[in-house]
Amino acid sequence: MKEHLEILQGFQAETFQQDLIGWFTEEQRDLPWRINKDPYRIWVSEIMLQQTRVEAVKPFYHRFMEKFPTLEALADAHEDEVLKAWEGLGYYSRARNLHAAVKEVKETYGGKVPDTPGEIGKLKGVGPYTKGAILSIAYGVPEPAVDGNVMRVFSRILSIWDDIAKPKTRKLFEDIIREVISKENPSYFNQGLMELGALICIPKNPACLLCPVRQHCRAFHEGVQKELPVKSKAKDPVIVPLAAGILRAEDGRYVVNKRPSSGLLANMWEFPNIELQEGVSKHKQQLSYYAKEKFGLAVEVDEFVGTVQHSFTHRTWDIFVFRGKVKGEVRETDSLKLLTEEEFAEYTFSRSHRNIFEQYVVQA
DNA sequence: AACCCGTGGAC
DNA sequence: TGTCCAAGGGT
Repeated sequence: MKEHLEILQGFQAETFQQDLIGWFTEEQRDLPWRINKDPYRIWVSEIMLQQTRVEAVKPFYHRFMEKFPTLEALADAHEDEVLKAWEGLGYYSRARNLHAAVKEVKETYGGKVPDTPGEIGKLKGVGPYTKGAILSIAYGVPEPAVDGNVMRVFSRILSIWDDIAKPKTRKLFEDIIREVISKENPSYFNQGLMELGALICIPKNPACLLCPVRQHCRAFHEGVQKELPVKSKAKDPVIVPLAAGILRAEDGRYVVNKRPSSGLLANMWEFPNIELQEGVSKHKQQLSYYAKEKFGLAVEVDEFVGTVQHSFTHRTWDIFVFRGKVKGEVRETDSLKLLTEEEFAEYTFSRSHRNIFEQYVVQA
């Protein structure tokens, strides 16, 4: 046994597996991606569930599977359609990567999701966690699927005090899971760990008295379950002030532009906006100047109508919203459109700009 | 390794 | 109200 796995001395892997799998068999939630083992359905669910709660995923998953019931259907769809189905779910590169990977599977693997770590791990958007999840759940391959739940649960089970925010720590847990995973039922083993982390072994105030594996848990026996896992704090988000314009052409339609194809909210539509320079308060002039420079629009900015705040994990937008008029004709391009109010439904906006629309266009 | 990439719910 | 954070991956 490798030296860093000495922590497994005395750990009763077989009875742990039985207790965990027995519990999961009885107590697992009915979830829409558990109705069968279709690798495509499992795959879509795993991508949607990345950093996203089950309850948030459910409605998106239903709509997505109705629109793209098979791998073939998704592969044949246009990217705009896929992105639209993802609107509001966040982390939009997941949708683009999934779409590209599904096309790859259709072309290279004849539409069958690969069942080997080497092949499936090469697909866009499929990292070490998702690889193990699909292999174990859809194909019964005993690969680790180490997510935040698994690290939290096993930090407590084995009383491991490594910082789970460090990339290196995930590798340690992968090595551990490789040693203790059930070879007979890796699907229920992996899912059981995640389900336990979601329902019982939760971050704060874990329900140890309901836990099916508490007799295996060192943190519980030592009374330190609330101290684990160790997780270093993320940086504070930066506050970014923006001025955004609800700009109407002479025919009454609204100006929207498409964001760049990389970076934050890539390819999403938005109201024209500019990052305000620190210490400068002439928001109207900055917005007007920007519209002229960036889009060649002669804009007359009228009234300030309010603010919209939107927080990401790593930054916060303070958006100052203005109304304005565009003088003269507007040349539409691939990244600059004039929309009627009805046409907003067909375009993909991030939550923040969809909020501006709902708040200051629809209700106005 | 460290940083970027969304959103909404729980407390 | 602020804080944390959820079935991570790409670069």
